[in-house]
Amino acid sequence: METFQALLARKLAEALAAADLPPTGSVTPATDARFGDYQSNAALVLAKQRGENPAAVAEKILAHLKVGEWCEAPTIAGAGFINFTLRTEIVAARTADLLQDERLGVEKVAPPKRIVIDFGSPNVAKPMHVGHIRSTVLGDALARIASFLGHDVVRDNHIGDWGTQFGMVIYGWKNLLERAALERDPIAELVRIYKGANDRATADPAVREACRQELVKLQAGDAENFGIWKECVALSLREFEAAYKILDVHYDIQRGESFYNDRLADVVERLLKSGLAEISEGAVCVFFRDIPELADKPCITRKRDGGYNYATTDIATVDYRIQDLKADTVWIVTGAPQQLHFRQIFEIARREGYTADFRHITHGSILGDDRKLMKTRSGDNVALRDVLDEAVVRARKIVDEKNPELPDSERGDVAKIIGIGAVKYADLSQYRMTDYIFSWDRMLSFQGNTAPYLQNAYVRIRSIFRKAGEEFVPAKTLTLTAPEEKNLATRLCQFGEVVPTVLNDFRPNILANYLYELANSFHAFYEACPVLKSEEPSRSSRLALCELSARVLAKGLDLLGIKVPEKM
RNA sequence: GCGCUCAUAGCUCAGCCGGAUAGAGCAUCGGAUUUCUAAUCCGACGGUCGGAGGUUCGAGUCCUCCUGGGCGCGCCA
Repeated sequence: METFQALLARKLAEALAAADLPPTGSVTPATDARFGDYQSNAALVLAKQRGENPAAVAEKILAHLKVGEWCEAPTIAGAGFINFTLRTEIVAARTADLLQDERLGVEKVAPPKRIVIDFGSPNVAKPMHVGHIRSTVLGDALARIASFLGHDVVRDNHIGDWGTQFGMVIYGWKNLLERAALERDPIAELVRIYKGANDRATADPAVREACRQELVKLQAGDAENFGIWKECVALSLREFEAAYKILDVHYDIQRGESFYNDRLADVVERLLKSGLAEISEGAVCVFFRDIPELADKPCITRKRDGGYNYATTDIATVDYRIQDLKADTVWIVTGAPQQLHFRQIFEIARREGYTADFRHITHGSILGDDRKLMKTRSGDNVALRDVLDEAVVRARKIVDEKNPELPDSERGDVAKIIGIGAVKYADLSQYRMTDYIFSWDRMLSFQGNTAPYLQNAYVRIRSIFRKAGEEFVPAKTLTLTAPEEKNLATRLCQFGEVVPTVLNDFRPNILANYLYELANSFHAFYEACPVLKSEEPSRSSRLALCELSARVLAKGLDLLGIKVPEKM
């Protein structure tokens, strides 16, 4: 189903061709209701190119513009904008069509791409903390959206399951482990023995050496150490799964760093052989002498001691994703600090001849009230589990207070949907690069751009249908009389325009903002237009608007990984 | 030192490819409810878009410089 925006852009292009003008300019939603529904700057752009009067160019375009079927007569305004106002009957007809459309007006992309999305990437033997929310939630939302648009998406959890920290963990396991504690709370115990080993190593060089030896043994394939490592990984995976279940996040594959271990030597040999890498101060390095910003920042792919580091792993990961997974494009969702690293990795990939589209999708941090990285009072990372638990507890309190009639059995589920939704939405509704300040009160508020506000719009609609009782048969034709009705209907028609734009710059907040405006339009409609008590044909028409609003809200939130309750 | 990134209302944030008089929410003040969830809606107040130049018919958006914050820069990941 062609969106109004696409249709008007096509009509504009036809008019330009007919007027013997080059195809240019764009059609965008109007910046203000005064200007109608859509606007085009084509005349301005052309006037600039040709040194002509914008208004005159606009007149010329208008003379060839054939949109009478769809719009009121286009007008020229301001510096030379062409304004389009959709005919109400057209909006009504499209709204009715959307009710028959499972995709709610969102067209699939052609051709689809195979996209490997790398997000989340927690570390083994460490607890997941607030810092993991952004990458996980953002990556999941992008995966959902790309998938819905028809792309072939592979969600890959690049788990940090290999590295020097295992020297400490294994030493701690052998010398400090308490089995009972491990069974009670595995990750807490792993953290405890890691810290214990680290403290000892700091104080005693002999322990530091012992830790190093444990690491060497692990890397050499020592059976005992390998067994301990495997158990740590298994314990951590169980912990991750629990978090993913609560967050409703799913992965297609989990290729941890260790997956690439046996490919690292070949990677380095290949880089040396091709001349991309050279030996410098005993280490194998790739230099970027022709790129000014990177000229003094080499990438080390093998340390002087023969060990490999994460750059090597990531180069091997590129190989795997392109050659084995056949990715057309790879999206890596991590915090901004890793920008330099991935710039280097992508540059190496390019030099090796890979033509795939590599994107490093960065995001900012979650801050506390003090505008510094969110930490506990004692300075530790805030555990993800604690955040999620508290979200549900707080949501439960609100539900208890606001809706005491709700059966006790339902409140727990509703609290989960609201609490987890609030945490996710707080993240996704903001531009991903912004460092944002974590605030329970704001994210759980029913006012403003929050998950509960959107969920409430959906719940109000469900309430209407429960009260209506009868089975809903969508109206074949809608009658949009009140301005709130047309406004709501027009917005509903824009869902298909908004969803694809999210991927232009990987900004789920564009979708979030749209949903917020949609919910706001719905609430305004709800206030102004009684549904069940109105006369036909308004009644069926308004029920249809309600139904479509509910579907778009639910689908839009689903694309963000957020659920909606039936009551709240 | 080099690089990345951010700076918009008292506070928290939008503002994708440059477009018309820069928008929300909170807070403050004022309205709306015999009515489908008032968990809402409508309105008022509030801005040298960090600063200075530049490109452009047009700059919060692009370029240069400066200031301030965050982060990163050969053997951690």
